[in-house]
Amino acid sequence: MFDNPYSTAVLAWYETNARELPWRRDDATPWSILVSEIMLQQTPVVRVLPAWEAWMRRWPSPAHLAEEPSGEAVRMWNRLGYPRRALNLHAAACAIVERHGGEVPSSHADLLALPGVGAYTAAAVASFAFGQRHAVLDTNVRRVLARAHTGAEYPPKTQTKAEVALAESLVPPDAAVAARWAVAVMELGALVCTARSPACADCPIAAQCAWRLAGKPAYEGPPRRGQTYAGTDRQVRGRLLAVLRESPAPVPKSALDVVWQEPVQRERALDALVADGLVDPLDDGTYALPN
DNA sequence: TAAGCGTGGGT
DNA sequence: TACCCAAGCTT
Repeated sequence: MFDNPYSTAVLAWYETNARELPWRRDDATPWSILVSEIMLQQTPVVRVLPAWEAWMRRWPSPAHLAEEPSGEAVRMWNRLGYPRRALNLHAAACAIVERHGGEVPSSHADLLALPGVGAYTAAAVASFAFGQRHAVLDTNVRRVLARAHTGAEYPPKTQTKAEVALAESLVPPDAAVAARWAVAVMELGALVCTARSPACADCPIAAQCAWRLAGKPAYEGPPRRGQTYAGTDRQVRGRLLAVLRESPAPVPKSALDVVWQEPVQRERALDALVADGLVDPLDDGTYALPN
């Protein structure tokens, strides 16, 4: 039987506290919402906002993007990070044109089949763009449910079946309400139930929060992260791709060699970029963004 | 399943 | 200063 002890309070809170984001406006299209979701994967809202505006101005529909070289998407991506997302978005646009007549599909299964669209993004687009009933489980929701329902400060490192089952059990029966719940609980996690210093005083469900009621016990478990960036292949890849983004024409190898001293790591990073389709090695020995 | 994949701002 | 974290996906 459906029982969500938080939904009424969270929905009411959202009514007066939701941010006005452009992809939430009434004139947002499924395409503009899909673009926002891809951009927001591991990237903060404040950095996505200007990139999304520029992207939507240039490519207001999948067909507009699909007729351009994929390298233009990578260039336009600029410094948002994880540039394979730009490649995925271009490939998704092509697939939407070829398989769906240029219209972003509405079914979860069709969305999931698009490049760069996983379980979260498919559910988010189906919910936000098409008003469907899905469990939308992102990092914000996982944290809210861990605290409010499970009593832990942080969710497990990797998503568990128990989390999915819990999230599904909380989805309101009515589709329109479910879609509202999805965006509302995400927003609560983004604005109030934050990772670092949650604003429990402003939380509409503080009275029912298992973690707070337990006295906010500290997180117990393995170290949550540790990924350093300096000196990694990721940093080298970033520098190599930055050279290509900023050059309107193909560049000689020498222009890439200057970004990293150590040749073994540099070549490994470049080879990986080529393998990923982010860099195109031309016949004359120069390098460019892909076509 | 866990590791790899960018970048920049906050603490 | 060094982390930590941000609407994940892929292999």
